[in-house]
Formats: sequence, C-alpha cells, structure tokens
Amino acid sequence: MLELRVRSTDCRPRAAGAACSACGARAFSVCGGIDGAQLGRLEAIADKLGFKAGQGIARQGDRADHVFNVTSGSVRVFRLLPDGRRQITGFLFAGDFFGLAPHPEYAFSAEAMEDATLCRFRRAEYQSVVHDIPALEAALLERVTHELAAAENQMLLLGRKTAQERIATFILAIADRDPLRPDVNGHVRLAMTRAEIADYTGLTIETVSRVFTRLKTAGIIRLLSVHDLRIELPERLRGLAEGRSREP
Amino acid sequence: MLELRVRSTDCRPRAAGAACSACGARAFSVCGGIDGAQLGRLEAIADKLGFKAGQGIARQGDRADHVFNVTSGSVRVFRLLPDGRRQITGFLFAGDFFGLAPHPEYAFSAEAMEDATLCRFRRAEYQSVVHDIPALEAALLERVTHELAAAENQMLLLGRKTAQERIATFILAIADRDPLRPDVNGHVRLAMTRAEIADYTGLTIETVSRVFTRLKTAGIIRLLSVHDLRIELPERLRGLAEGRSREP
DNA sequence: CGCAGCCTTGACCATTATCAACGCTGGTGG
DNA sequence: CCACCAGCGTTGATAATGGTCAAGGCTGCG
Repeated sequence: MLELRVRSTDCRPRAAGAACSACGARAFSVCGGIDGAQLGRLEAIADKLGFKAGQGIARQGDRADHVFNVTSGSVRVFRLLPDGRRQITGFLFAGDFFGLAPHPEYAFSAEAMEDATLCRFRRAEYQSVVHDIPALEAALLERVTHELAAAENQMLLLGRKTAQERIATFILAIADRDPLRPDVNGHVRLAMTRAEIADYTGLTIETVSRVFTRLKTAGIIRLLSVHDLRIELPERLRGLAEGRSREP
Repeated sequence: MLELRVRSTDCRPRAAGAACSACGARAFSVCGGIDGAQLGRLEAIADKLGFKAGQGIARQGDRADHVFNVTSGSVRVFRLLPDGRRQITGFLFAGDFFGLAPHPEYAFSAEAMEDATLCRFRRAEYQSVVHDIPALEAALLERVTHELAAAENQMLLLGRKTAQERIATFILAIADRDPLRPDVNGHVRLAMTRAEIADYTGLTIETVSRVFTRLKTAGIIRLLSVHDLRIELPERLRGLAEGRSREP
C-alpha cells in the first residue's frame, strides 16, 4: 500500500469557496494529476523511518543531505537562536514535505510531535526522480507556492497583529484544517502544548494562557479541556483574527 | 531583446560558499537549464506594463487573474489589516515573480517602489505555457522553495528577534543581495524609506530610526546619508543579527 | 525662499515579557 | 489504591521593550 502522499493545495479553501475537487473530504490526498504509480517511483527510493514523540528528525546546521515526507503523525519545524529562542515555522502532517530548500545546510530543526513515520530521500536521487515526473514537479510547485502564501500570512500575524488577534487567527487556522473533526459545531482540537502555540505565534506561554482565558471570559470560546475548545461566537472570533476590532 | 527573467535561487550563497555557478556576478539571470527561447514562449504571451513610482499594481482582495514578473525597477508586496496596519512581505526586483499562489483573490497588494516595468500574464495562459516547459517549472520550484526558506527566516525575525537584531539582520540581507554595488567595503544602499523598513521588520519608523542611531553611536555602522550607510564592524553586526548578544 | 515630506529625538504610555507562586493531572511506584 | 512527583497550565505582580504622541530638523523641489 502506498504511503507517500502529496498534499493538495490544502482543503482550507472550503471556506473560500473553491474546494479541492480532487480531494474530497480528506485533508490530504494524491492530487494534481499524479497517479499512484508515479508516486510509487518516488517511494521506491525512500527510507521509511519511525520517530517517537519528541524525537529529533533533522537539526539546524546539519548537512542537508535529505528531503522528507511525513506519512503519518505530526512534526514541528522550527528555527532556533543561540540563546534558545524558538520560532516554530510549521506543524506538518501526512503528505507534507520538508527539507526541499536548495541549501547546503538545514536552516531548521524538525522533531516529531506525536509518534510519526516519514519517508526520507537522499537529495540527489529525490531530485532526479522528481525531475523525471513533470506532473509531480507541478504539484510540488503548487504546494510550495501555497505554503509561501501561508508563510506570508504568518508574517502579517507576527509583524502586525496583537496577541489576541494572533490567537484568534491561530484557532481559526487549526479549525479550518483539522484533519480529524471537520468543525463539528465549532469543536477544535489543539494537538499542541501552550509552549508550541507560543513559539508559533511569537508570544510567551503566559500570554497565550491569558488570551485564552480572556476569550473564554468574553464568551467567544469555551475551554472544554486544555486541548479542546469550542468556538461559541465564530463571527467575533473571525473579526478579531482579521483585525476588525480596531477599525478606524 | 528578452526582458523576462527567472532569478536564480539568489546569489546570496556567496557568503555561504556555494555561489550560483550559472549566474556569475549578476544578481539575477536566466538559470536552471532554461534557455532564452523557452522564456521567449512565456514572454510572447505577456502584456508589458510600466508603472510609476508609488503606483499600484495589484490590490489585496481583487480577483487574481494575473501573474506578474518584474523586468525592471522594484516592487513592494504587502498585506494590510482593515485599520491600515501594513506588513511588507517582500521587496522584489528584476526576475522576481509574484501572484503565483493558486487562490481566487490576491492575498497581497503590490506597488512600484521606483518606476518599474513588468510582464503580466493571464493566469490560465501562464499555467499552460509553464506546464509545457518542465525546465521552467523546475526553475520556478527551486526559486519558490528558496523564497519559502527566506520567508521562514523572516518569521524568526518577526516572532523572536529584538528591534536591534531585526535591523541588523535587515542591513545584512540588503548588503548581501544589493544588485548594484556588491559590498564595496561595507557600503550599503537602502533603496527604501524608514516607513518601508518599519513595515518590513514589524517595527515603527521611530524605533527604526532610534535603532539606526544606536548602531551608529556604538560604532557598528556609519550613516553616510539617509539612504546610505557603511558597515564598520561587520562581526558585531552579524553577531547582533544572529542573536549572539544574549547568549546564555 | 518656502513648503512638503521624511527623518530624528524626546517624553510618556501600553502591551507583552519576566519572575514567581500555585494548581491541576496523569503516571509511577510504594 | 493511594500518594507523590513531574510537567504543564494558570494567575498575579512587576518590569521592559517598543509604541504613541508631539515637536522640531533636514532636504529637495517648485
């Protein structure tokens, strides 16, 4: 059974109208005109690796010999400053690639969040197989382009949004792409710790915690447990996320 | 004469060793195995447009009908919040594409910084031509992947660096890619205003100004004019940029 | 020469970080 | 089975970085 996947350009556009027709209900899938046989050629040159929760997969500064594809579980990717400050640049799930950047060393570290399995490719072999399958190259281009747009949204969040706006945006992003429960009446599962949310949103864990209780007090969300919440007032939350509270 | 270009994955790796061999001294060029004839096919379907400094090229929220390539001059790309807060996500120069993201509406606005000329493609035609030229698709993939890595670096800057570290990083980034004067003994030209630097680094113009004078007072840089400076102590500046001042 | 648009500097303020204490929860071992 | 501990999360008090508001300076252009 084929494990390797290329996530489509995300099913997030649900909200924006243009749902990924090739994708159906699942959050990831083989998309963009690549058939299983073609992915099979790529999978054939992969090492299949398993990682325990918390285990390191790649380290910032190491020689960038490999390209990775997540096949199950979840992975956090981050950059560190020498004194330990951490910026998480992404939470990755099945179908996501990382390590594509054409640099001699990894600019990031990656660790398993939950137990995870990955395909690992030697860069040169990966390059030549991908190069051989234009449809795959096209799908990757679309995917990476989409990630670039997401990264630019995150730049807006980190550069210009308040703590409350950041958390509101974050909650909605999770809700929109939660692969397991597609917003069953506003239910959102936070697979990550407060520290991870903080390092993703550029805040501290204390501020994250305070904002959650503030949103709760305002009746905008309800905290069901530390890792589960329900969105009670989606419009208010969306208003915060889009910065429509400070309007001029 | 061919105007359209695909920037290589940047000549920045100068510092990191692996210079772009296909590129030579110029900061951008036709790279990655695409020849002029192939680019010519793309250029053939382009509208050539000129924009005056300050003029808008695309607006956040408009239908995303076009893809753009900068052929001369410079362009700023940014996202706005409804109250006017602005995050500049990139300064673009000849050879840079934008509007590639497969979304129904532009998630960004773009304006000419200096007078600029661009190639503009209808998205569908663009797609089909690119799709027809695997070497071009491959070059774009590499380029976009590189930009994604740069965007993630910017996320680290915006999420975790102090004002001083941000400006130090910014100065070095400009110095490394300045297309005109490749660091003639530390000389750096800032083509942008303080407001643009602020909106790129997630600060205010006042803070940007204060940090510049602080770096000047510390003897790390010298301000030759508002738009020109010289790096006096490159190691100190690099140390700040990498966060090596707060080390534990 | 004068004005407009940037830039700089200063005084004050607010948001968020830091430091600290405490509570909850789940797992382990007595 | 219960008690304890470790790790995570919450809350409070205080501090600091950077933002806001305001005034004034410089520069280039008409």
